Parts: sequence; structure tokens; C-alpha cells
Amino acid sequence: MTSPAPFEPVRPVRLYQRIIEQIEDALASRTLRPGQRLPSERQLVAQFGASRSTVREALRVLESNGVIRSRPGDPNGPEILPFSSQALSKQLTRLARVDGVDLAELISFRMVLDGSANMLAARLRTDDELAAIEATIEAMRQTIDVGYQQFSEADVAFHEAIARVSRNSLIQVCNHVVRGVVLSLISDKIARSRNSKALMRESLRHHEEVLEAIRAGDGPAAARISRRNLYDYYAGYLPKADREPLLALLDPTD
Amino acid sequence: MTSPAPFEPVRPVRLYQRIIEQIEDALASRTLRPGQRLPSERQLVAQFGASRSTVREALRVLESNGVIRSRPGDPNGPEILPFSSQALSKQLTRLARVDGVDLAELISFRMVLDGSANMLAARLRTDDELAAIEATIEAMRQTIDVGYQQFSEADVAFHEAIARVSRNSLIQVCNHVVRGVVLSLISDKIARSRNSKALMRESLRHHEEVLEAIRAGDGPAAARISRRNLYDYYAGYLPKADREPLLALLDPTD
DNA sequence: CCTCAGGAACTGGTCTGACCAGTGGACTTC
DNA sequence: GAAGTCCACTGGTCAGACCAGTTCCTGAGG
Repeated sequence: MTSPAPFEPVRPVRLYQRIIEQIEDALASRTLRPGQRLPSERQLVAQFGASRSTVREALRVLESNGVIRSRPGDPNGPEILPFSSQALSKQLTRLARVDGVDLAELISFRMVLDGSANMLAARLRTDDELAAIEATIEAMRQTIDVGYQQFSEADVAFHEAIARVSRNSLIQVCNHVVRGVVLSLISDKIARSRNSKALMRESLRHHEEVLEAIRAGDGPAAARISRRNLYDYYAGYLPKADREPLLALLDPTD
Repeated sequence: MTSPAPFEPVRPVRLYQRIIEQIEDALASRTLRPGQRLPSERQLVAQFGASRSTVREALRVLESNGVIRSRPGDPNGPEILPFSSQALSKQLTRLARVDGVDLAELISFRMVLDGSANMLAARLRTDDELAAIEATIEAMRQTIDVGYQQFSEADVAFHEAIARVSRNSLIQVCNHVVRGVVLSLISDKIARSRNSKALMRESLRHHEEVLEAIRAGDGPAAARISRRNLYDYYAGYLPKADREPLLALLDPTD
């Protein structure tokens, strides 16, 4: 039962890795906080006792991870950034684009996240929050004659309002990220067809159904309806064989 | 309603960014594939017309993102890696550890993910897969007298089996990552108390309940039970005020 | 007093060239 | 054919230089 050879390969510790670790540790222990500045590269060279190349390699990694941002000419040094979903988004996008997580999984994931967000929203909402959500629906209704771009923006605002009410920023971030990835994957197919008013009207109706469930405080209904809507909206982009796992997220009492 | 200024700040394009883009594009277009090798750094210098420092900074970023791996002395050059969830996991961990997503949100997220995974598993499982899940439960039963460490390993195996059956690697990855983060956050409080056999037995009973629902193919029940179990398991670590949003994921018909 | 041009004194981005400790393969030697 | 040596090459690190750009101080001119 115990693992036969729990040995890990001993990889050589590289200097720039050590520098990254030290900076990340300082962040985790709140010694460094977002908004603060790191010393300039040349100062870091002195502090770490490494060459500038090495320090720079560490900084580039941190920058690509969204931890800091360097700007040329800024005498204050690299800025420590607050978390943004950008880095997370980048990884998820890469996962989808380069490594072939298929569209069905992404949509399935969205159905899970969005459904849960709506259930939480239905059960946790205050009257003020309900009003805020209704306002975004009204915005959708008004932009339906303006154009797809504007309609889509109002759509995003709706989902963001829901996510806020659901009191869970993780669901919010993941849902937002996955939504972006899905859209980028089907953007070529979506471009022309989505401009039709009929489809926008259908989308609006879907959103109104969810709103109704949220207004009624009926969590399971909100989850069920939103999942069904997502399925209706996206299933057309999937080959039939890929739809089965999605169907498992729909229907019966849940 | 239209966005007032949809302009993005023009950031200077850095050379190493261009190199990263070129390599990532080659990956996305399948010109480069996992398992293949990149030219050596000095060859890349010639191909890109940039200095070695610049090329190296690009390679370090790619390496930190889990795209490639460089080994000193390897005459074949950097290796292009298949996707691993490591990079994604890193970002989620950072989100949680450094940027103060609180424990309640993490647990809530786990309830959502685990519940959904169990629902999918209940509905999609084959008989073989059911047998595999039953085997991990049997392993838990046998390790309960051995020690917490072994029991915990069997526990992980159970959840991994479920995730596999759910046919969704995204849920799998996220759930696994979040589980790790949660455990690391409460590890100080968990250390002593969890060693008790009574608690392990309770955990085993919880898992058996979920298994029963999966065996019966009852998706909603599997989701409901697993969420309830997670709540029972973790709520004790939360202040009472933080439990309310979690309760919204439980109870009635859902 | 305020304004504004000029100029240090920095910043990060890039380049060159060098050295080192390893690796792997070819080449010699037995 | 096997064993040992050697060399070309790898990535990791270093030192030093230059450039374009920012910030800020300073001093001249209003």
C-alpha cells in the first residue's frame, strides 16, 4: 500500500529559483504587500549577491506570473501587483488552446460554475442586489436594438452582478475566465450568426427566466435554468458525441 | 451604454515577449509538439537575432509556465513538455495564499466542484468504473487502523477516481488544487485532532454514503451528500458568520 | 513668486563576451 | 568488442557596457 519508491529526482537548485522563492516567501508572509515596490534591479543585484542576468531572469518569471510589473524608467522599482485573474486566465487559456482540453469540458465546467453561482445568488441575494441584477437585464433589453457588441457587454455585466451576489470570488474568477476561453474557441463560428436579433432575444428571455428564479429565491431552479440555457446556447457547437456528459448536468430534479 | 474609451494602454513590446509569442504560436499551431526539442540557446540566438540574455529570459518564462524544461548539458536542447496542471495549480495557490481568498470561499468552491463531480460520476459511471471506486473505499477501510497518513492517501485516491469518472479534467484539476490549498490553510489546526480513529471512521462512512448514491446512479443525491459531508468536515474550522454562504449550497431539494 | 526648459541621475531593456561544471558521443586504446 | 579518454557542446552565471526613457531637481527667465 505504501508507495514503492517515493523518491523525487534531485534537481539542481538554480540561483534565479532561489531569488523567486525568497520574493514569494516575503509575499506570502506579508513582508511584501501589493502596491509596494521592489528595489531596482541593480539594488537587488547587491542584496542577492547575484549578477544582473540572474536577477532579471527571476524578475521576468515573477512578471509573467502576474506578481510584479516592471516599467522602464520608473525610479521606484518594480511594482508588486494585487492578484488579477489575468495569470490564471492565461494558464486556463493555454490549457485549452495548446493542450487540447476540449470544448465540451469547458462548457461543462461553465455549466457547473454558472449554475452554482446562480443558486447562491438566488439564496443569498438582498433586495438591493436583486435590483442591481434587474438593472443589468434592463440594459440588455435596451441594447438589443443597438448591436451585438453592446448587448454582449450588458450580458457580461449581468453575469458579473450574479457572481458578486454569489459571495464567491473564486467562482467568479473561474467562470469569467472560462467564459472568455470558450468564446475565443468558437469566435470564428460565432461571428456572423450571433448578430441576429432573434438570437439576442432568445438570450434575453433566458436571462429573464434566471432572474425570475432569483427573484423567487429558488436556488435549485436558478441553477437548473441557467445550466439548461448554457447548454442550449453552446451545444450547437459540439459534435453530438460530446454532448452526453453535458446532459448529465441537466434534467431531472437537479 | 457604449464603452466610453475602449482603448488599451500601448505597452512597449519587449523583445523577449516576441520570442515567447513566436514559440507559443508554434505550439498552438502544432508546429511544435510536446516531446520535441527546442534548438539550443545559442542556436535560438542566431535564429531570433537577439542576444542570449534576451533568449534566456524568454526561455525562463516558458519554463516557469510549464511549457518547456531546460537541463544543463543536454545536447538536444530544451524539451517541450506536455501539459501539466502544475502551472494552473500554482496560480490557484497564489490566489488563495497570497491574495487572501478566505477559507469559506475555498470550501464553498470545493463543495461546488466536488458535488458536481459526484453528480457527473453517478450519472456517467460504467460498471468497471464503479468497481474502481469501490476498490478505493476498500483501501480506506483497510488503512483506518494503519494511520492517518495512509488513510489520507486512500482518501485522495477516492476523489481522484471520482474525478476521472466525471469526465472533466478541469473539475478534477481545480478540485485537487483547492483541496490542497484548504488543507494547507488548516493544517496547523488539523494536525493533532485528525488522528483519531473516530473521525476517520466518520469520514469513511461519509464516503460510503456517496458511493451508495453513485452505485444507484442518483446524481443529485451524490451531489447533495458530498456537499453535506464536506460541510460537516470543514465547517468547524470556520467562524459561525462565515458558514451562512455555505449553507446556501446545502439542504432543500438540491 | 511661478513657470518652464535643461540636465543629472536614475530606471529597465539589450548586447557582448567570457568562464564554469556538467553531459554525451566519438575516438582511441587495450 | 569493451573500456577509458577526450572534446565539443549544453545550460547557468557573471561582468561590464550602451541605450532610450522616466523622474525630479535646478536654475534661468518671466
